[in-house]
Amino acid sequence: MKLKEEVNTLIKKAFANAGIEAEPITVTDATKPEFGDYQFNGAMALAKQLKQNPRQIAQTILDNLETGGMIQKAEIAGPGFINLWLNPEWIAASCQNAEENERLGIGTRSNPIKAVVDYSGPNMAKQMHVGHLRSTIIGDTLANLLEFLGDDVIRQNHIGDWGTQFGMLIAYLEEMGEEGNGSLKDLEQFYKDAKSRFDADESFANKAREYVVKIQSGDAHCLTLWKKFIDISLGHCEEVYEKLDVNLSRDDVRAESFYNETLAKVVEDLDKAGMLQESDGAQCVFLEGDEVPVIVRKSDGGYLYATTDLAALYYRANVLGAKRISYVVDARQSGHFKQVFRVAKEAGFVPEDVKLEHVAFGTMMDKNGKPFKTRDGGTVKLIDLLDEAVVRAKAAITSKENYSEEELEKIARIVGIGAVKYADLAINRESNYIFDWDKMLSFEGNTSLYMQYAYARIQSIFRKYGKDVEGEIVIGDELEHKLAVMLLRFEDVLNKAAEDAAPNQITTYLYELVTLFMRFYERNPILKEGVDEQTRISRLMLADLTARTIKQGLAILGIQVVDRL
RNA sequence: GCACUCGUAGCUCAGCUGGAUAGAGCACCCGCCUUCUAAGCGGGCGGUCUCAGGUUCGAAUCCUGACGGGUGUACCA
Repeated sequence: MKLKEEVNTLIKKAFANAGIEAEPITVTDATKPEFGDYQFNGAMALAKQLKQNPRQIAQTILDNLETGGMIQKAEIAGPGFINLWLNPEWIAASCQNAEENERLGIGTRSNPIKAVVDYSGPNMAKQMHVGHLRSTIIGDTLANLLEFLGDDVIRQNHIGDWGTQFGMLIAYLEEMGEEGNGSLKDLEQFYKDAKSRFDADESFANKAREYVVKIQSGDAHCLTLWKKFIDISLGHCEEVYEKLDVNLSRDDVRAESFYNETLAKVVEDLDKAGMLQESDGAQCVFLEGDEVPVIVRKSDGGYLYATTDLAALYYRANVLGAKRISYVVDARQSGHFKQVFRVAKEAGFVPEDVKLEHVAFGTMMDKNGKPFKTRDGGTVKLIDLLDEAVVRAKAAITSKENYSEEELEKIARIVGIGAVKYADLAINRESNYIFDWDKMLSFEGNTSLYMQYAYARIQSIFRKYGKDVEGEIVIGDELEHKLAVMLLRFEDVLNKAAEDAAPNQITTYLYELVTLFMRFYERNPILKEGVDEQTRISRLMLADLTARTIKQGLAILGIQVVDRL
């Protein structure tokens, strides 16, 4: 339910009834329990405009407020705040409705759009490393989120499969023959071996250069080798996606090479639009106010990634028909995207009404605040990091319960991978973040384990209860009131998170929800003796709604839950 | 040099479409298990929100400047 919107509607009506012309500012969540559930702070702002005392304006708004069963109490406080308390019966009915609804009462957009989310984007010449983690999971979350809200989401994995390095790699692959398949298991090593071969042997180097040209001109033999190489490399990525539980498949791949044929046209169209200038032999677009131009064709005739990105933008806006195109890419490329977006709009490659956004994120750091590396300074392979997460998770949970080996493996995987993802998603994506195993796999604070633990506890209650729950939700005390309102806020949070492309808004919400639930759980017994049936049923239903909200929230983050922990 | 970005408790971070006494977790101290999972809950300690101005009835939040960290800055992606 769009709770805030419903409250806002009442305020808007009050404005209309009172004959106040201004558009009211939106209500905000109450900052303190004693201020109710929502507060409206717009009276103060209007005071000057209307030349009236703010409290008087607040009173006028109150006099015209139709509470409609939704608001129980509205009070003026301080200089002119209006504090609003939701009616417990209305809350109960709304929760009841959510509980009986598959989607927890959350609607799908009335105006869904096509949304392209570009994320992950690994380089085929190398193994995926920790640097790819954030793009992959933030992008996946954004895609899941928009999809859940009803948009038509098109996932795009813009893999790097084109460029001079592939000449060297396929020449080496050819030389290795059958053996090559095996040595490709470690792409990092394969790349190094190929490179040293390239540096040591002039004839090999020449062949490598020749192969670059041959791939680009469509030579069948070289293309076969290249395809084989890409296929194996992509297989490595899929292994990572599988472990990470990310919704990316081969169908989502639109590689750099996919745009190869259209690059010349991009330059041509820019020329036609009169935006092209030659500078030092390169074809450039000079944007007003920018020091550096966007180079779309090198002096040697080659194209650059700005050209590919322009081609991709054209394809996404015009062929795919996207109205929102989100690039989940490292913050260091913000300058690049700012320029490319401008060029695309000015050249008319992308219609004015299409929203282009760079969903930028910071760098992953180690405990000392330095970029995250292995002990010898190399990059940390993503697959190794994920495997370690599972091993650590296993060690952390083994001591608690007697699981079967199979169960242990399954839970460790869900818990370990979930911890890695959650720790990343819980941070405001713009800032750099410190990677810390101990913190990540702790059960305390804002971690995935805390949510999963709460979920498991609720499942445990239902196992003990053993019957179907049917009845009515009744809001008993202040804690249940807070919990219920929090549950109803879920849709607002998802919508805001989608608008801002900010997964951490979801984690913050889940953490607050679970904290409230834990308090509720401590204080309001459910199955214990002395709880009357009506109260028990109501509390069970609130617990169930909480569990389902946790499950849904985590699912959007790409994290699973377990029934027992 | 120029541009972007960040600076909140000892540490890791929320809060930033301006609102009432700035919030969590960790760490440290004190309480709570014979009944729903104590991987939990309650309480305490801890802040001139980097600094200086400005706008405003009201600023951690907006603007300007300084200082400090990070990043980018024409033929790599």
